[in-house]
Amino acid sequence: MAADQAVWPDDLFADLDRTGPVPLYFQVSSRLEAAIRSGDIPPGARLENEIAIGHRLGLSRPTVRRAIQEVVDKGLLVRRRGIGTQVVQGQVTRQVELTSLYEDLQNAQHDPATRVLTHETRTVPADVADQLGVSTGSDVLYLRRQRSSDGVPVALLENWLPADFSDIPREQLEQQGLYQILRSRGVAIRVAKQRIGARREHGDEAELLDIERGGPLLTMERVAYDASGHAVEFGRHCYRPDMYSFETTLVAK
Amino acid sequence: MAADQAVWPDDLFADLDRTGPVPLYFQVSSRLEAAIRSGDIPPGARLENEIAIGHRLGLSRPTVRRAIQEVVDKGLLVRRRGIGTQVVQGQVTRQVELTSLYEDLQNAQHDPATRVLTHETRTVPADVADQLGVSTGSDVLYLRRQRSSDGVPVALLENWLPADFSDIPREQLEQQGLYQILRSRGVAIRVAKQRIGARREHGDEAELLDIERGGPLLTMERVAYDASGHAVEFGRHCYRPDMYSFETTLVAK
DNA sequence: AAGTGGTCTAGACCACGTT
DNA sequence: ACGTGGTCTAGACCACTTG
Repeated sequence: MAADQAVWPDDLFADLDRTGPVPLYFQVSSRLEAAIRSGDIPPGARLENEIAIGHRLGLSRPTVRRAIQEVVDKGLLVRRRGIGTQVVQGQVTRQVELTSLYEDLQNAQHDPATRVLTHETRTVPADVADQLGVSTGSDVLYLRRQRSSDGVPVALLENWLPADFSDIPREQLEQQGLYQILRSRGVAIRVAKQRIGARREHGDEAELLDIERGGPLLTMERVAYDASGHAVEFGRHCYRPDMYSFETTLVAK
Repeated sequence: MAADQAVWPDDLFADLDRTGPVPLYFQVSSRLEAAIRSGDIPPGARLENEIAIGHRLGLSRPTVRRAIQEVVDKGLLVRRRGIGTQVVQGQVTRQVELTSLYEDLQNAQHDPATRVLTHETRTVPADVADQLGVSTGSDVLYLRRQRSSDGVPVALLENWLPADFSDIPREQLEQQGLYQILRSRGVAIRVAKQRIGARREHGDEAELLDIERGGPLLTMERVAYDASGHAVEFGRHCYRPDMYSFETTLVAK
């Protein structure tokens, strides 16, 4: 039974910072995740039981449980009652997260660039007013941007924001992702609802994305909400399907 | 301050079943979710604080927290330290869940139908062997199905499964979703990794989906894992983009 | 029978945002 | 100063799986 024995690289989990602001469960879960992604804890390996781990780390069982649960929710671990906790088989991939495309590309170590095609205040279209929860006929900021990665156009981004954001300068939009800009203004996105689909290219999209006329596009519509639950942004994006796709890990509750 | 006063329709949360197998946190969270989706607790409404709710329901604070957290994770509630818990603004939509398309369509109260185009044992293709984690050259069950909703073709589904499942009868595949069949055989899908993209139609897809030749398709590739972390199924699906799209709610952690 | 995760309790202290 | 959620503890009992 040595092969599937419980595994726990203990030097990795020796020094917990009890004074700093980082929660203990988070310290444990992030190191655990790193150990799995790096292969230090291999696919199929069994973890020790929760109480033993807690004893080893000097933590209570609820804290250990929470740390493990975080990693389970990312799809890297599987729990079974009466059995134990195991690393999933198969290569690990990254989670779809609540970030903008710009940050996605940055994280993937590409060189993102943005060209602002349109930046103006407009009367809100009826369908957008509905999504944003603003009254019909009010003014909103309309953006249309072309996003490239390593010099290749990847996406066309249309966004509508409440008029409070009309002072976002065009130059900043060329340098940063929209969500980065919003965060720097103290607006944190907490919830977003998005719909992913496909359609045929039309208008000037083929030219701007450097694809064949009438070719397929991957599309995404998104409404983003801040911490108070108010809609902050509505976006209607389209992506070159040979350059971008959406990855998700789903976990049964 | 009467307008945004804390709200809690107390008759909805009076009778908790402490004897049955349904966890208390789940009883509370599911009623809470229903109350929000139905509008009984309106958008923007503030909940009582956790201790008060616990006292009202005769529950400890961790149990109440867990119930609320479930609803937060679905994107229906937003928590702010020092402030409280509020219902998000904006209309609520359903979550992308770990179900098959067949069940999605059933839930949406359509009439799904399946035509099995291919049902045979094949040598596994190299790329699929990689995804499924089976050795190259081994046999797998290959399925190709056409899925319709209310008589209109919606999707073409290609699936590869380990040879243990070769005895799944063709007739059952016409009547049930694949995940339903797997569940009835004691295989529960716990984790799935999927990639959503788009491409141009090719081959016989235009005919089978009743779309224009060369038109756009929404695509999804998925590897599904069971409770022990082993890959159970690899799927490569394509959807008529005018009939299907993927909705997701993202919540910042 | 033994071991595992799943649930639940009744407290505690802290960080944060408002008043 | 006060009230909120965020974290953490140290137990308890139960359900499920395996030997």
